[in-house]
Amino acid sequence: MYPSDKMKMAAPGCFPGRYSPTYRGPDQMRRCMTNPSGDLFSGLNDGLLSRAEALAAVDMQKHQSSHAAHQQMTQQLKHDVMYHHGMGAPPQRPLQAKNMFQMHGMENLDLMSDPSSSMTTLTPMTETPITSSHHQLHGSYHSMNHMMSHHHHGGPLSGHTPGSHHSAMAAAVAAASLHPDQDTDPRELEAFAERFKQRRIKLGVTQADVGKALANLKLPGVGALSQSTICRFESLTLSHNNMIALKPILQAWLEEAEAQAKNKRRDPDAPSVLPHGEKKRKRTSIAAPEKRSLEAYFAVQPRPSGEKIAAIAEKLDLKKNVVRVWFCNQRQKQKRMKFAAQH
DNA sequence: ATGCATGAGTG
DNA sequence: ACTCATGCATA
Repeated sequence: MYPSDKMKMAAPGCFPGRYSPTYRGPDQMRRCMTNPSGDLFSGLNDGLLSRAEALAAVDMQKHQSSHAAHQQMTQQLKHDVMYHHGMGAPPQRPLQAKNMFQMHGMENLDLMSDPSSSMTTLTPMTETPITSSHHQLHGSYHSMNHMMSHHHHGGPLSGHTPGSHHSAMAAAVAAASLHPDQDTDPRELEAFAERFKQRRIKLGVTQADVGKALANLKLPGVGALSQSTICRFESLTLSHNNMIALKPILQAWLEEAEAQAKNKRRDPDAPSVLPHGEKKRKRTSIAAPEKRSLEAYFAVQPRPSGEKIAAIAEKLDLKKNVVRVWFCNQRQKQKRMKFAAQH
């Protein structure tokens, strides 16, 4: 069972029954139905591959994702040794839905005790213009608004909040998870994401700012997030579960930020010690032709066996690991809200 | 905004 | 080995 499965089913007080059946994914199902004889893929020889590739390549120009595969192969990939790289910042991944309320200690880069400072020391605003209309939020949002409206200064991004406040916010976050229907509804998520983005921009805060500011909220188990994740939340390019898990947190931040925005204040101080350079990771780039081939393969078999991956890798002259990861990422991509939830 | 990558957790 | 949540690097 995967972590998220636990959350879906057990949801120990966190997100009771908020798992939408529609999202009950293809692969979870797939995993149940084994493919004894094997494989529509073991016979994937060069000829077949080429044909599939050609066909899929053509087909691909019409519509992106194809759901050609329904079965899973016997897994036989060997463990590949991934290359590592020295990173400057400590890895943070505390927001897995399952342990959101279980973790405690958090590292937090406190370079955002003041809004003004943060704005001058961090990434400049590079947001695209807001487009759509306002959406209305109900329920948990209002109740939380009430709970948190009595707040103080420190700037939208500040984390200097008294303990009593924290519990209030924690309660708010918890309360927000009390309305599964509403929080699980893709439409509600979409509406919130849109509203979140608009109000964030109105506050003059970048996606990166929000990510770092989250650590300052000091909610149990909630650390900082990257610009990437905030961006993905706003654009609904996260899994349904991920969206649901992040919503209450971002909602809490938004309320806090807006509350503090009201009691305007000024504060000049602001150190910003940005990290020093370690060896930077180099990003592999798969050329267009190879990418097209991969997509073609994927259309035929989204879950190729280790051997198939090796074969594909060799044919395309790519590292096996690169191919494997590509397929993993492609599968994840299929599950993103935008494509998974049809609305 | 998004592509390729890592690591934790699971089986 | 896989899924899932996330992130660095980059287009």
